[in-house]
Amino acid sequence: MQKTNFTDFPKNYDYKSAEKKIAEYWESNNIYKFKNENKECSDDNSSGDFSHIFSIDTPPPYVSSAHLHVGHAMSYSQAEFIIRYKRMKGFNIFYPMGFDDNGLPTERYVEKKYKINKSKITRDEFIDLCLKETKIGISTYKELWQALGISVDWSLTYSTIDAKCRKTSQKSFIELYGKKLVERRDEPIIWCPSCRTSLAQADIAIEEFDGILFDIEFSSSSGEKLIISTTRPELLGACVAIYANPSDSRYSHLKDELIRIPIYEHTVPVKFDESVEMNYGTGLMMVCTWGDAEDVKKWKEHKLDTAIIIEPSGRLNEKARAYAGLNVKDAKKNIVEDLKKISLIKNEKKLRHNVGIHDRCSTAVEFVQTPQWFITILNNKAQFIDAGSKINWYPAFMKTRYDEWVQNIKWDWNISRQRFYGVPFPVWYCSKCGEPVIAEEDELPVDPAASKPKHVSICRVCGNNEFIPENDVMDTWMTSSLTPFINSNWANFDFDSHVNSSDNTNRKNKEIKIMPMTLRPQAQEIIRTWLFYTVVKSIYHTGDIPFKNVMISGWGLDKSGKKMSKSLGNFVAPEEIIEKYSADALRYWAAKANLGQDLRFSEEDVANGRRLLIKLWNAVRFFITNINSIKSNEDFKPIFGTASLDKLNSADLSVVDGWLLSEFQKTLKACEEYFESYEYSSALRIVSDFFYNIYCDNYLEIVKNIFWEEDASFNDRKVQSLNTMYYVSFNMLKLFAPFLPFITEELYLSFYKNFETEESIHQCVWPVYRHELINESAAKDVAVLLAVLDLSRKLRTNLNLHQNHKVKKIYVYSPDAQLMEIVRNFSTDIMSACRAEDIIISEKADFGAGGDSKIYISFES
RNA sequence: GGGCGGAUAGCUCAGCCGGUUAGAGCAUCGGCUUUACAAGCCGGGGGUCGCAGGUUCGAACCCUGCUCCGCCUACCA
Repeated sequence: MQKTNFTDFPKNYDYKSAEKKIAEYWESNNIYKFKNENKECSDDNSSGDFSHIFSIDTPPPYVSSAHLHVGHAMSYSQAEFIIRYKRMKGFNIFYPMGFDDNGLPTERYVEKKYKINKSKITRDEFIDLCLKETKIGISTYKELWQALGISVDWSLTYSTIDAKCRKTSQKSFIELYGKKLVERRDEPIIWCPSCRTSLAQADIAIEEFDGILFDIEFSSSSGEKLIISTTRPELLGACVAIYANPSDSRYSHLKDELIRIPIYEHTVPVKFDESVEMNYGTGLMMVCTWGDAEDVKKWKEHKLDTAIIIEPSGRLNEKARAYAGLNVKDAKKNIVEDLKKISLIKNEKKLRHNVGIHDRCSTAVEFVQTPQWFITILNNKAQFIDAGSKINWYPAFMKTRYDEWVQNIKWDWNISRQRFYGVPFPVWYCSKCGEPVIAEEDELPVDPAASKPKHVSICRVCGNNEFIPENDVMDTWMTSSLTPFINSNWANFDFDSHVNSSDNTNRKNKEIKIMPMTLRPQAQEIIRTWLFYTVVKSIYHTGDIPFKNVMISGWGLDKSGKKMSKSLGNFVAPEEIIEKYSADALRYWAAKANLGQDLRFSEEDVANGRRLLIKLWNAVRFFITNINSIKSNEDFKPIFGTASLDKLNSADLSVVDGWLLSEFQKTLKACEEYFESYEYSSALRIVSDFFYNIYCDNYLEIVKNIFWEEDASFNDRKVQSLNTMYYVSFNMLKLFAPFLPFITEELYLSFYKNFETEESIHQCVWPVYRHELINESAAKDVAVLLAVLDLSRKLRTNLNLHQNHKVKKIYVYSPDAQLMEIVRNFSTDIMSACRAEDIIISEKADFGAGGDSKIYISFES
């Protein structure tokens, strides 16, 4: 089906209709489908190739798409550049999209959107709203990613609330319980008074606040006045000890004394600990039930009394007496006033101090004590650090963040959340003695609130036959930390009994052998959560790392350099940019920053992307429409198609063609090296430079006038050039394809596919570097031609001649005989490039680049 | 407090395992429209490479210290 009449090739690239059409083409032709070994091969000729799998542990974004902006488009595009490259390198790509919809982010989003909170609505109603928003979110995401050209296999989609994920998550819990890596403990935990749930350390951000350090007068049992500094006078009622440094001679005599607490009048012991800074305040420190992590630490180490004064609601309880019922802030205000009345506040000092806040709602967290499930972390830090160093980090410096985080963790991972929308614990408790009953794998996924234990009918401890469900849900990271397990169907989820998707072609009940996965792309702010927790799970379940490579993207910034965020309002909507400039142009912008670097949004850069598209279109159109410039010569047949062009040899071509092939090889090699090291930005730059400077500005300029020549004697030269252009333009489009998937596909489908076999340029094989095409002598010679061309352009500017004005004669001269020889050999090219009807070697040429010019030209018009 | 990243033309950035007059795009100025592209082409101007030292024949690049910006991390109550 070799078709050669391309004169009607469209003059303009209509990206709006083309991108839509192509996205549909990809979808309906399964271009990005993972070739699963279990799949019947009837729908295409692909068989499963498990030796070359490149699997991606895609970040499951939380599903409320209301926060999406071009920064997200940026980071997903950046990962996708690498993925498209790997696909063309021949890898069988496993690229799923997941949605992390269970958990607090979605709950908070629903609370805000419907102006409700979890105490004003039933659990079921709440979950229904969350599921509804989840559904909307997924479809919005999908629409945007498809418009952006993100090449995921949508049949691999999962949602962290679906049955498969619930089963995976619960199986993980059960297995860790069996390995004694998860246990229930009743101890102080970090608590968000606003979300009314316990949290893990990773959910806490530390923020600087302006506070006041109060110097409060206490008295010892022997009547001595003692000044103690604290930022939290509202916790006086919860004070359980006073601490001093053991080597602080000022206080050693207090060893056996009791200290009387102002207002509350109870007494507490004096304790000594190295950690107390003698120079801070008066060197005395008040320890309460639990004002901060330090209090918890001392409480644990020194087995202090417990005097809980803050309730989960964030209000003080009856222990606070006059301040009962007040929230922390009001209680502080009132107690300070009261202390002032009795003159016990001796000094106030403004203080910048760090307070832990819940990173989902910015509320200052407190400590409360209730039973929670914990995954052991602290005992195995060394293993996690070790795992981190077995992963390849791109960029490498991001690993520091992981190491520092792991080293600094202070708490085991609390996975209990007193919320509604999440994966339930597969756990019941004996209604009499509280002994937990853990579900078994064959009853998963299970909702303990809706069913009874399958394998246990009487409590093994007390013989009771009644069980109550665990009402907490698991931390959302408990599930998202399992993405490699979800992707590989580690839980052997049976899709046949849970049909919840119209497309199950890739969903087999068997486990897929893709662990450790090849690549984890993600954002830097979730190193301590998603990345760390995934490592934890993988080490615990498999003893191995969860993925071999991780790439960490930077942030999308607004024009002024601030991190873009929907809630701050400084965002740009990707849909609008795509509409205005095309998805390829947006992706072009996303490729401007190398991995890990922040990138400012710049509409100008997106516009530059669109310029590149237009120029690409026209450059290729020039080639295509000139195929017909070859006149009726019967024996002439241009050779097209990768198979035949691989034999292309510079010996059969003009020097200029040979030079172009040579330059392309260099570009290809560099481009490939950049891709291999995840430096996609440099990869795009080098291809663009080649396209603009070498292909358009020089090669096409030299060659284009040859195509106006009607004389049949130019046929050979035209054929050489056409073949060269086929090879170079097609392969160049392949290098552009990871960045600009739409226009490269459109050009492929409308032209190259006539001579090629693949359904899509994205399935075409990446160009193979051919060292034998490197031609340094052509490069040296063409440099002379380019010098003449450069002079011609400058001279035209000097003479106010337009670049296409045809001159009668061009005179060229050089005192260097070798140069003149090269000039003679290039006379056709010089005439073409310089728009001259004739070329004369003559000393009449007097225009040089100045200084030590070796070559001169002049015109005669 | 500790650490990481960045500071190069008006703007956004490349160059940084030392080596001829430091590059690109945008912006700016001048010129150019019949024959791929005016969402274009050609040409020009514009930088003592954050500051201060040091190593070297030679530093944007290596070393030391400092300043500013961003981020991560941290128990000074």
